[in-house]
Amino acid sequence: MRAVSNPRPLGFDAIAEARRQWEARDWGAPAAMAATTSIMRVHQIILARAEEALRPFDLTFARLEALVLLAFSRQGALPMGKMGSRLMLHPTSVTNIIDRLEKQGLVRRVPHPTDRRTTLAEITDDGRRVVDKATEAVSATGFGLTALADEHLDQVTDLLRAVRLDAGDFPG
Amino acid sequence: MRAVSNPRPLGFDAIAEARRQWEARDWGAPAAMAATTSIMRVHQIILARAEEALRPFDLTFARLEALVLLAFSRQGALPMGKMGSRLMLHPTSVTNIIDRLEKQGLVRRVPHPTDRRTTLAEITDDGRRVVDKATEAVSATGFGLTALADEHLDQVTDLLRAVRLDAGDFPG
DNA sequence: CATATCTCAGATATACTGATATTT
DNA sequence: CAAATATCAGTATATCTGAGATAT
Repeated sequence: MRAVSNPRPLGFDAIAEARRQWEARDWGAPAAMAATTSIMRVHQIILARAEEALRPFDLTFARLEALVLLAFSRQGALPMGKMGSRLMLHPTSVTNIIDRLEKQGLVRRVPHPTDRRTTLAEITDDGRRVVDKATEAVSATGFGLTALADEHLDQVTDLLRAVRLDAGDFPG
Repeated sequence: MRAVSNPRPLGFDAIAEARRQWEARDWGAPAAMAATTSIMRVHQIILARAEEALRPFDLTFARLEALVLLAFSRQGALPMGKMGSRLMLHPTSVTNIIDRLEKQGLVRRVPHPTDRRTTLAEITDDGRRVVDKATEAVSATGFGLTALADEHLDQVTDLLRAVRLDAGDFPG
């Protein structure tokens, strides 16, 4: 999914206004609704900034995430299924993303040494060069979050960790 | 599987781990990276929960948002362009969403009374019935955010308001 | 003529379902 | 045979670009 840019400010806080109407109709969970809408919108803002910074590299955010995961792995290679579970991607999406990265020469498919069902995706030297420059470009934008000091960014991360924990992302 | 020299806990906080590696590589803005990844993941969790609750209504979250916006409007109708700026949607996405809602009989297109360039999308009686039941169904899931008390949900909303403000969503 | 509003055609990105071949 | 892994075909949603028709 791509994000859209906002040509003009709205003139008021649409989320605060929606919350007022939501409460007036007694639709339930207004605080969760407001938080949800805020997360949706900030997600859109971050993606728009990041994808803009990534355009010169012909990378999407999803493909960069896959590349970063491989760069962080000990061997520079991971089973595609494992990439899917780490990145919360559907198996067919992993196939698709690796297809694309392989065509770009940033990744190559390698047979698993012992399990012949499994295919490893391995980052290439070119991939390592690109991931360095691309992450630098995205970091330079501050992920669209420069309005928040590190202390506040950490508060966001800490608060949302409880949601991820509850969803079963990892055992506490 | 090979014998592992560096056993990792089966489940661990992948975001905390990514942050450690990000810092080790000096890639910059680690707090923003961690917050970004957290927001991306929670966005995914919320969407999955909501769309599951909406499946019986044959609605996506995007279509429900459009329907809610119309239900909240004073006349039950809005120019499509205005819907796009409120919902941060591309004009062609608005066309697409209204097409679908119109086929479902939840919305109808009506000409603008004075500006003949403009088309209004108007919620139907059926649309009002559906939006009530669908929002109830989504509210009942707590938007996947039941791990957070209202106080913490409001903290998230407040923190993210600064990001939206900075992105020009509304004048402070 | 310049601008605004909506629509359409074509392309891309991602996800999902269901089916399949191979291997364990 | 049952389960796991990756892939493929087809479909759906949402986005973008670029173009065009109509109206202000």
